[in-house]
Amino acid sequence: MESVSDTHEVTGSGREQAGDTAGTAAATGPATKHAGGRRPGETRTREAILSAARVCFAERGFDATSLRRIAETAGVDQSLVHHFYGTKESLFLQALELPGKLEEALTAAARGGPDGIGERLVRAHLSVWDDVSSRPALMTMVRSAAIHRAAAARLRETATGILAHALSGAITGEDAKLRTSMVATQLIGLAMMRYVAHLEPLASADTDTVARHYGRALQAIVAD
Amino acid sequence: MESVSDTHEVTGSGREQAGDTAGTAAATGPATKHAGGRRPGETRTREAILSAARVCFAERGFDATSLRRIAETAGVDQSLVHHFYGTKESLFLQALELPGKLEEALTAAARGGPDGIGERLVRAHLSVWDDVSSRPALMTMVRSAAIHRAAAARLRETATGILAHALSGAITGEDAKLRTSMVATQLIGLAMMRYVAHLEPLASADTDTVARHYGRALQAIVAD
DNA sequence: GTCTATAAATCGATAGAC
DNA sequence: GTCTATCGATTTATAGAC
Repeated sequence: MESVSDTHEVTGSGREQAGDTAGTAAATGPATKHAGGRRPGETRTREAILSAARVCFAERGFDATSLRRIAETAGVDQSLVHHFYGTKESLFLQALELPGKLEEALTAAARGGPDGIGERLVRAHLSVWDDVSSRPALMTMVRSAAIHRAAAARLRETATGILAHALSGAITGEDAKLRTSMVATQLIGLAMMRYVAHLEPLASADTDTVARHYGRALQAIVAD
Repeated sequence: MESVSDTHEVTGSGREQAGDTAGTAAATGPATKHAGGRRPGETRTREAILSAARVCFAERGFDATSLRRIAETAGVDQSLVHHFYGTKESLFLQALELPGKLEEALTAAARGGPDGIGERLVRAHLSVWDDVSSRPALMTMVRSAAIHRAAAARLRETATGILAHALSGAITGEDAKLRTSMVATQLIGLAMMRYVAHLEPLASADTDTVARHYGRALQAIVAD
């Protein structure tokens, strides 16, 4: 209870991926004949649970999200959550898996020379966060990183891994690693305050304005 | 369970403030005579509980902290927590109360003209976080802000209130409020990654190095 | 003020029928 | 694969003795 629920911002993403399976528990009727290959129902239900888990964890964090709630969101029975994913911890770890979009976007933004790289990085980061298909996993990671060990570790890996790779050409020098971690700090801090804490007027400012101003801050560290 | 426990960083603060009361539940023996004024035991126990609550909430967040654990840390009975503070939520809200040091430090740092104000702000912020007497409340706020409504609201109030006041003279122009919220974002993001997520090498870098580099990023936004 | 005892609800996880 | 039923543990909160 008393969680930071953002009613509209993750709307649909889970249910949409779940498809029809979300509505009825038994989506696979006896009418479906099949000869070998994918067995009916299995994949849909499994994915529906994972999508629902991402949405629930993103909204309320690890502790406040019950498996019963995830099952209800997915439209399946609670025991199926255990059947497919074992423990709550195991399900959470899979819910933390990030779509590749973040790495793609940041790597692409890092190309193109040092001029304006700060603004490009901010713009790329915001575009991934504004994508409803990738937001739940990102939100889950950032929200839970403050409390949950595995989420914090995943956040560190993401920050150092993705950004170190993307900025390997742009940031050089003896303190390259330190400055890279500072760039990661700025991007994660931005997402935290804009999308999680909803700090105004930052949260409501349009993408261009944020990228222009905040990009100058990143630029100051990249081109030190 | 599975919380991000930082075994050494909040050590003592709670118990030290609790004093002798922490060791024995009944610190007030019948030996203490008194005529009017403060009744024995009451204040000590009350403060011991609040200090213990700050430490526990800072370590594990709201959900994962049980009232039993707080009582145990304070060395008192669990029912006393309810007796003094009512609900868990009420105790949490009081644990979120920040010491005035943050506002003092940031306001002082904002004085002295625009030159080097970014570095001074970072240095002031880090000095308050490195102070063991003020860290538990700050940690509680930042850690819980990701999940807990009231903590997020408190974080917003702190960010806009303290920084808007401190930077009222330094940041001018039409988008002053937006840039002020961006400075707040940078400082909170820095604390989050350095003290909560322990992102390396940022977490282990010495204060001067962080202030010098990261200060340039704040400077880019203050002096836009 | 302090303690014991317990109510009432919710949680993760399991067993077993179909 | 899916469901019902439930165990055992833990939680917040309260009631009442001293």
